[in-house]
Amino acid sequence: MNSNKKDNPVSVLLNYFDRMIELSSEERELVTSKFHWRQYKKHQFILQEGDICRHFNFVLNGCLRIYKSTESGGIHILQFAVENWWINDINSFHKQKPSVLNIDAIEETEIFQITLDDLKDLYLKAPKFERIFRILVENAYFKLQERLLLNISSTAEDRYCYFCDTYPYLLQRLSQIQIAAYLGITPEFLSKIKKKSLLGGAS
Amino acid sequence: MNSNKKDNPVSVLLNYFDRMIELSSEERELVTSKFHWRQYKKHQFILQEGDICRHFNFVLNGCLRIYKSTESGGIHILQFAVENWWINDINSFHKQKPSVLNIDAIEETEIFQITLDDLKDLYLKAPKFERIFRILVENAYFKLQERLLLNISSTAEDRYCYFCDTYPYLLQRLSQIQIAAYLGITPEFLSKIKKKSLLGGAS
DNA sequence: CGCGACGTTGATTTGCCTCAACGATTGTGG
DNA sequence: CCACAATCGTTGAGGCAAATCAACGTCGCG
Repeated sequence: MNSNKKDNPVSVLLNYFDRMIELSSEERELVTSKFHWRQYKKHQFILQEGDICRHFNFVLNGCLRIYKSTESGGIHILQFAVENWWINDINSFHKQKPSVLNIDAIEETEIFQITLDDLKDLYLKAPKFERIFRILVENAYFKLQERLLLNISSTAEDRYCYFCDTYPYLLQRLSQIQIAAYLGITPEFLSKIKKKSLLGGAS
Repeated sequence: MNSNKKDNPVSVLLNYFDRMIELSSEERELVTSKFHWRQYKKHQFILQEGDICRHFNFVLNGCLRIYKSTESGGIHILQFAVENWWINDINSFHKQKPSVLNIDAIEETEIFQITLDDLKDLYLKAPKFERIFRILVENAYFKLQERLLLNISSTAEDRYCYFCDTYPYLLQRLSQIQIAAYLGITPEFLSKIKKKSLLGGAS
């Protein structure tokens, strides 16, 4: 239909689903009609604490983060989302009640989003998506479980190394402050870790 | 069929599902045929690391735990499961590959379990269960997210207090060693925390 | 140019671990 | 039923990981 963007970006989303479970043309049509394209500028909020999370978001390009802010002015980052990642406050979204989390854009970011009503309708008209989203949440659950284990059992240095190994493509895009807030340490200490592992790594 | 146990225990499971989404009699029949009752003695393993997680488990009574053991002989507990809780290694189960986690019984425990093949068949014959299990995983994801935030942002004392508030019924059933391994601290330090909060709590 | 955000470094403090010793409780075999 | 071992919870001394606070150099940007 109105594909007057450089490329038609919905094809990215369709291909994403197709790689999980092949879609029929009706289902592709449904996705195209239910998901809406939107762009956010750097530092712009997608969700602010106290508001209800109205959308499930799929990132086309750019980078978002979801975090909780503390009384003392700090933040703790739950997740970054770059190309082909999903991000939302799952609890606020499904219960449609105020969120305690924030989502904002670290870079200029394009996303596709769907509302809860549209998602429910999608589930009804194409039950295949129940399965798709179940699998998505299962994968997210497994990742979160790994991260919790790491946080319980390892030092900050181990966690940093794991982060570097697992998300090398994020390293260059994020400031040290962001990474520290994700790892659960202070930027100062992260700086000391980096220095130490450089000394140890090179001969 | 052979319901020569005190009560027919499958009704507990049926009621559990019914409370989420009402089941038809065919669906109840399916559940009854697919889930199998089993009992484990204290200290018995349901899943041992290196093995493939073959079942999704629903606890009728008793108490299980899932944990990872460390090189140094310690363990880190991911989750306890008492009455009406689910427990399995979601990753090993769905990919049918060896697990790095252990599940064992802290008390004598009765469960219902279903294999992956039976669960897939259940999804096919009653797609409603795709939704049910999606919702289950979503809820588990949300809880895990809260716990991760707590671990990143709070002291051991705060985490202990949160645990007491959230799972008061577990406090009496678990040894301090179990609770410490869940909180990610040593039993010694937990002892010191308890002492401190007693002193602070009373006048 | 000057300001503000970012990264680094050092001194000090705090949270939690390690190790060791000691009662209390549990359980088990004689 | 008792004796013994094993496990559990407590307490203290000492050490390490990471936070806090403060100062400073760098860089991008208005």
